[in-house]
Amino acid sequence: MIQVYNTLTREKEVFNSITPGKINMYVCGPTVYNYIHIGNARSAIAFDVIRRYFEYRDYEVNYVSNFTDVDDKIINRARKEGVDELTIANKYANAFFEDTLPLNIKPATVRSRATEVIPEIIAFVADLIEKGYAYESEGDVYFRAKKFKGYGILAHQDLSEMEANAAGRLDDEELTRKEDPIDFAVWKASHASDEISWQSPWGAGRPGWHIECSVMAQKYLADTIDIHGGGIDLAFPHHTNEIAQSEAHTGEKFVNYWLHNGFVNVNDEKMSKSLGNFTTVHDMLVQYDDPMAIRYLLATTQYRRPINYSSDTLSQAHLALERIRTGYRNLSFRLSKASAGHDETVDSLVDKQVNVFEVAMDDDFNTPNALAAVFELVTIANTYSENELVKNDTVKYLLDSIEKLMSVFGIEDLTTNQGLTEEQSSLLEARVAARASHDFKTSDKLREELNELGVFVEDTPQGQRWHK
RNA sequence: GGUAAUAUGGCCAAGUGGUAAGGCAACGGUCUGCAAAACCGUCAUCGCCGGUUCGACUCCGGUUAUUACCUCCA
Repeated sequence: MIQVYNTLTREKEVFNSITPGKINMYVCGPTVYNYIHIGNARSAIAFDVIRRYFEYRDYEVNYVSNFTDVDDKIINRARKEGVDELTIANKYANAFFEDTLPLNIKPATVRSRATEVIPEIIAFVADLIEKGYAYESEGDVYFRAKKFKGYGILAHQDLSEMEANAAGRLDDEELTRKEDPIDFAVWKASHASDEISWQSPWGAGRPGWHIECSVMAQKYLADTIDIHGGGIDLAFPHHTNEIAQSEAHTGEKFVNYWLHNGFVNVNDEKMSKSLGNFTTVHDMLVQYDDPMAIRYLLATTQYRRPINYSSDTLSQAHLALERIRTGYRNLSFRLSKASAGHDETVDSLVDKQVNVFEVAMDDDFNTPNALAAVFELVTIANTYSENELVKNDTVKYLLDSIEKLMSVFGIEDLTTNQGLTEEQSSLLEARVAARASHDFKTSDKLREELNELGVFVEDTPQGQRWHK
């Protein structure tokens, strides 16, 4: 039984998918006007872990996400660089894939762009007008927020408050086009001839920000989907508006479970351009040579909690991950000479921790507790590694279990012991020979040489062990 | 102002009515030719003040601090 915290009800609820064994989830993707920042990565990783856990639990997950490839930020950036909007969008959409690859984020089942669903968006908007939920005004089309019963409940915002806030913020021109300050645009008229636009029944224009997600969720998933995710800041207005549009359009409940991830702070401050701590994944990957440590930090914090990103938290993540890798590697070393059979006592200790892991993850993806179970497995592995005699099946069972659980966090390839150069191999062999003849002076010297070549040697009762 | 969230050891971070998981760091020990790795051990009374209770970090009230959202934002 999996429980998830639903932002809509502000409670943990038992998760039941609409179709048994299958999950339809939609996660808001980035606006492709720049390299993704660490916050985008956190969101992508948080939902990647959630997806992976559902898959671990044998669900078939249909994971849809978007690229917002048309909006003001892209238009502005294109202007600034003197290129067209799609050049910008393409560049950063490609960068998204390049940056998420080393972080081992699974590709979405469907990754759609706003500009790929323009006809559907126009039809959706037309339907909203027909149903009386939206109106055209000087080429813009606005959604009548108040007409939708329950508007704002996702973010638990008070309607009159929102209205007052909105009225104070909007410029007069925009206010005159709207019937009500809290109405939001589902279609925006184009105001410049060199601006990207599509023909519509309301003239040349482009989609409003929120509409693409409503359209894609319906097109690629269903009228009612199981899970919708995104950063907590999207609860209002983005998701609030999606609910209004989608439910006005279909007459059905849009989403059963709303999941929102917490923010990433950088050096204990909110990340923002003005503070100069805007951290892109692109830069991080250049500066830091262990991308899995970045993933570890982002994946092992519970998804709703804030994360502080700093060189300190990152190096702690790296060290913690090293402990797991070392334990895994050390036990792997015993595999080749393990004897047949298995040790039931150890096997059952493993089973127990796997169960702890699952219980933790079942509880709204409590990754810190799940991780504690992995560390217990590592201790079991280390202790078992020290036995004079180890059994093949148990060694494998331990290794497989650690690997399987870590892959839920998206951390794979725990050993990086591949590819020795000829030089390295012969030095290793020479060292074995030196030790056999108790020539420690030579063996220590060889150890140092190997060290400088990036091969680290350790001596064990079972012989020389090395890693890179 | 409105709506929420958070405050646990040197750091990160679980727990949430019966005397505090896990990781990092530190210290002591074991093992080792040395080293490394590992293992064992040591290291907190949970922001503050009240209340409820046989018993509270855990519930209630108050208080302080920090943070987020309130139509750019993961």
